[in-house]
Parts: sequence; structure tokens; C-alpha cells
Amino acid sequence: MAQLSDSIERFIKELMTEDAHVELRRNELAQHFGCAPSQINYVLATRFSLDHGYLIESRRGGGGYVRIVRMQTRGESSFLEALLNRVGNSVDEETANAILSNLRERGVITKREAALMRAAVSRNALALPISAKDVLRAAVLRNMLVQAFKNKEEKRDDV
Amino acid sequence: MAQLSDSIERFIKELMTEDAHVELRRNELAQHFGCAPSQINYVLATRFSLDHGYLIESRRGGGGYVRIVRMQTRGESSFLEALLNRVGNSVDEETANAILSNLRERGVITKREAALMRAAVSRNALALPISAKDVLRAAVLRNMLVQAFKNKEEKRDDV
DNA sequence: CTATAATAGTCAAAGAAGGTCAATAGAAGG
DNA sequence: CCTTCTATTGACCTTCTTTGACTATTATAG
Repeated sequence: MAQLSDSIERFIKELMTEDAHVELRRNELAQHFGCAPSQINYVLATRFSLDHGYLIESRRGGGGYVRIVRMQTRGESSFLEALLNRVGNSVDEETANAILSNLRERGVITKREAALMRAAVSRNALALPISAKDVLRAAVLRNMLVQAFKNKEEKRDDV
Repeated sequence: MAQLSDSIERFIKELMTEDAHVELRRNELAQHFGCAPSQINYVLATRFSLDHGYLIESRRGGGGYVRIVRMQTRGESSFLEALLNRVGNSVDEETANAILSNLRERGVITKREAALMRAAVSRNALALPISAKDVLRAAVLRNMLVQAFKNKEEKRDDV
């Protein structure tokens, strides 16, 4: 079975193609997938985090719900700024990847570009003592982010 | 006994005659050949390395897999090899940039991609003692080169 | 108000892969 | 034979997923 989590992720994204937010019952969804309710939380935590560009709101008790909101970016430059801020002086691989998939989903970068950027900041590329890795990753990522946004508009003379 | 490793190698190549990539379960394959799972890693390391024109990707945990990707055609892959060789363990910014413009001219990477890659290996991104910079730059660049060549053909499902 | 039912959240443990590395065993030459 | 290179195995490690027990919050019936 190819990943319950992946199916749930796809299912939710499916629901969000129209609207930028969905509201669901955690238990219902779990039931639908025949899994533990906490599985839903796992999916939300690993695929719909803030870094992935989503916001989770929820409420317990009778009539409770879980709302997933795709965050809106107001203005490219402030989005870039927010990202740079988030990255800061040190960032782990997981967060970096989350940011990249977010940019990819938003169409800021292509799939290929995302793959290149991932390659650049992967554990693998940054062959250094672990603590230094995160610092270096941040520097590299920041540089690439700026670049990605800079070229955003001049797409046409590509190739 | 004609080398377990050889059989496994043939088996995998068999699977790859159609498609340029396969995905398999390490444990399953090991079971099929009645050997230790790590044997699979040995085969991959010795017969499906980059030098042999293959790329390995994998994932652990539930639903894990090992994906083997055949890189470009003979000519191209040896071009990649040559580049990787040229980069080696250490490369200065100028050389890196030269390589990138060359790839750009040949249409291996787009203008945008070149810019991103330049950003990743720039002096600026690699904030470290100068001697270490070149080493790091080489590692990052190598990783990105492999990535760039890997995706060369699958341009169509881009965005 | 208060108790209860209906929700959702947390966290740690178990499960399900794959990775590494060093020790051992075999083959191929010299 | 002896050495050296290649294969094989197994013990131990890391990563990702799934579940379950326990906790927290909220609405509603008494």
C-alpha cells in the first residue's frame, strides 16, 4: 500500500483545488481512510505545515472541525522577505524542502528548478560537520531564493 | 555459481529495458534472490553508480522504495562524467561559472537555472574560510550537475 | 451551573522500510 | 600456495509511518 499519508495528502489537496480552504471532520476523514484519527494530525504536520504554506485552524468539542487554509501571499517582495526571514542564518533540510515544495506549488519555480535547489541544499551536498550544515544551507538557500524571485518575470527569454 | 551480484544486475537491467527507471522494494528483491538486503546495496554501489550512468534515489520507512534512474545517453552521460571530473573536490567560482555558461549555451540548462546555480555556488552563498569555499562549492555544484542532467528529458511535466 | 458527550491534540511506542560498515568468504592471478 | 580483489552476510543505525492511550476543549442536556 503506497502510503496512507500520501493518499490523505492527495485527497485533501484535491478538495482544495477550487477553494483556498477546506473544513473537515478529523474523525470522519480518519474513518474514510480506515485509520487512527491521529494519523490525520500526522499528515497535517508533515505536509501542511506553515513552511508548506498552509495554516491549520481547528476546534474541539461538539461541531468541531479542522480547517486547512492555503496561505495567501500579498505581494512577491514581501513574500520573498518572509521567506528570507524564515530561513535566517540556519535552516534544517526538512524546512528547506518544505519551502521549496511550497514555491513549487505556487508556481514560483518549476519542478526542475525545485529539484536543483533541493540538490544544492541537501545533506549530501553540504559535506560538513552537522552544526555548520544548517548555517551553510541557509546561506545557499537565501541566495537562491533571491535569484528565483529576481528572474520570476523574465521568463520569456528562457531556455 | 555465476555471481549472485551479476544475476541481480541482469535482473534489474531487464526491468529497465522499457522504461528508464524502476522502483523496487529492497527487501522484496533480496528475498527473491534469497540474500541479505544489503547485498542489493552492494550491487547498486558497484554496478549502478553514477559512473555507470545511473542515479539511485530511495526512501526509508513505511512505503519505502529504491528507485534506479538511467541517466542520459552514452554521449551525454560521459559529458556529465567529464564535468564531474573537472569539478573534482574543489573548484573556484570562475571555473564554476564557466561550466555553467557552457551548459547554458548547449541548452542543457535554462538561463534561469543557470542563474540559480550560479547563486548557489557564489562566493556570497558559501560564507566560509576561503580554502573551504572551493571544496564546498565543488560538492554543491556536483550535486546540482547530476540533478540537471537527470531531469534533462523529463521536461514535459514541468510547470 | 454541571455533567456528559463529542470532538480534536499530544506523545511515545511499535512497525516498516532502507543504509552502513566491518568481518568473513570466495575467486582470480602471480 | 599466497595475495589481492570482489562478494556476501549480519549486526546495528536512521528515517518515516501508523497506532493507541491519555489529555484538552467545547457544546448541550439536565
